[in-house]
Amino acid sequence: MFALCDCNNFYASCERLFRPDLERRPVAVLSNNDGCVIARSSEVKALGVPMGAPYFREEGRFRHFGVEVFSSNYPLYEDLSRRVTDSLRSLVPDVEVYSIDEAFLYMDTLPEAAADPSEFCRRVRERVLHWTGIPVSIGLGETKTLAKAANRIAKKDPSREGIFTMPHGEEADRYLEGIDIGDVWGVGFRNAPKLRRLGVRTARALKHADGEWIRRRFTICEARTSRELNGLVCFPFTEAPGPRKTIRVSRSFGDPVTELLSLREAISYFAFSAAETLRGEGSAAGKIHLFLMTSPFGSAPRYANAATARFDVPTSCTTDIVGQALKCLERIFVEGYPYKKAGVALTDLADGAHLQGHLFREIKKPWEGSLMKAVDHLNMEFGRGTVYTASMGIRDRRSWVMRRGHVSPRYTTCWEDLPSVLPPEGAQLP
DNA sequence: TCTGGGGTCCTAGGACCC
DNA sequence: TCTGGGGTCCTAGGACCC
Repeated sequence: MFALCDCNNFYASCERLFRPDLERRPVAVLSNNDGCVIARSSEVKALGVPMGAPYFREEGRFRHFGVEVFSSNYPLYEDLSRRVTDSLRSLVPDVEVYSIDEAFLYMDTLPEAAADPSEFCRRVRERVLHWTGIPVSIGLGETKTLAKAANRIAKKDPSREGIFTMPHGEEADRYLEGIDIGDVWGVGFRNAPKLRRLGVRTARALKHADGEWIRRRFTICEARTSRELNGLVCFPFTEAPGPRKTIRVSRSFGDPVTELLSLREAISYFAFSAAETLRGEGSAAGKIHLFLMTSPFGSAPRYANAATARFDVPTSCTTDIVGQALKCLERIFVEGYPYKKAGVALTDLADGAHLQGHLFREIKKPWEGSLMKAVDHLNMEFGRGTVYTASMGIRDRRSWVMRRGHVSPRYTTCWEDLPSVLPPEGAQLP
């Protein structure tokens, strides 16, 4: 049995945690750059605001209904996500963190969980709420896909009180009948219309479709989803997913950037940040990929391009990575366009401890390791941005920063932002 | 005026080998 | 007019997820 534990309206719940006055009030959280709506409290969902809606189109409606709007505050969400995971691990040995707000729990290793999974999950849910203040819903099923489907029902049907177990075999059909094909985990907005045209309109229909036929008309992915709906595990529990294969840092700019100098600063910043993540994973990058683009919307002239460079020996050294990124930029930058977004991706990642050498060249920089350790240590100890490459520009003069008009304090990760609890006037402290 | 960011996996087609 | 058979590896593009 798999359980899928999913935090309710996660980012909105995080924002409410330190603002009890927002309980039962509409709360929306925006993507980076205050671009789109990416989290909605139930009140905002009830207004009919879709996931991913551009904020500028909803702004009027939000003002009218008094929706409390937040820019995304990832330090806060990541910290609370870790607390939720820790709470889960305190009760369940096998936890697979699937995303910032979801985790699969494997029920069969723990005898008390296997005996009555649904009752056990009730305890899990209570503990997470009690320890972190974040409400979660839990769906149970024989496969991850069925647990996902069960989770939907747990969320949608208030009478389930946040827990639903998908029954086995044919008994599941009456529930799967109520799930639109487009809402099945693994069926996206491209294949859903195609499946519908072929008469497969619900989760139940996909479950009973002929496997060979699905495989022919689609790919192995859709065939697996169909098998999973039949209770056959195709996506096994994987507690420790391997190291990442790509690391990507990209941002849209608050205002379009036209100057090469500003772009160099931004690219340096992205490359610096990617290199930091890379070392955190203990990996080294074999290639670097840089891309930039103008806005895909509106009538302004458009330009988009990308460049890739390969390192002779995989590296995790910031100066190597920033240097190559800037060389890539020289290759594709064209004067005169209003650039709206750019980014850096590190690929061909290898284990940093066991690097393949270069056949014809001896490349040894013994100081490199300790220099990067010092940089990471300083930035860890004294805060991000304590040391950085000069090419990133001076912090307060960067023109390419993103818009974040409604950001909440970093309540749990920054000393200056810690909430203070003041005693009432004249009260005696014990 | 204003439209996010970060991932994984699969497939088809091309290039190459003997 | 006629031109083999059996492989591997790489890449770009497309699909999906949150």
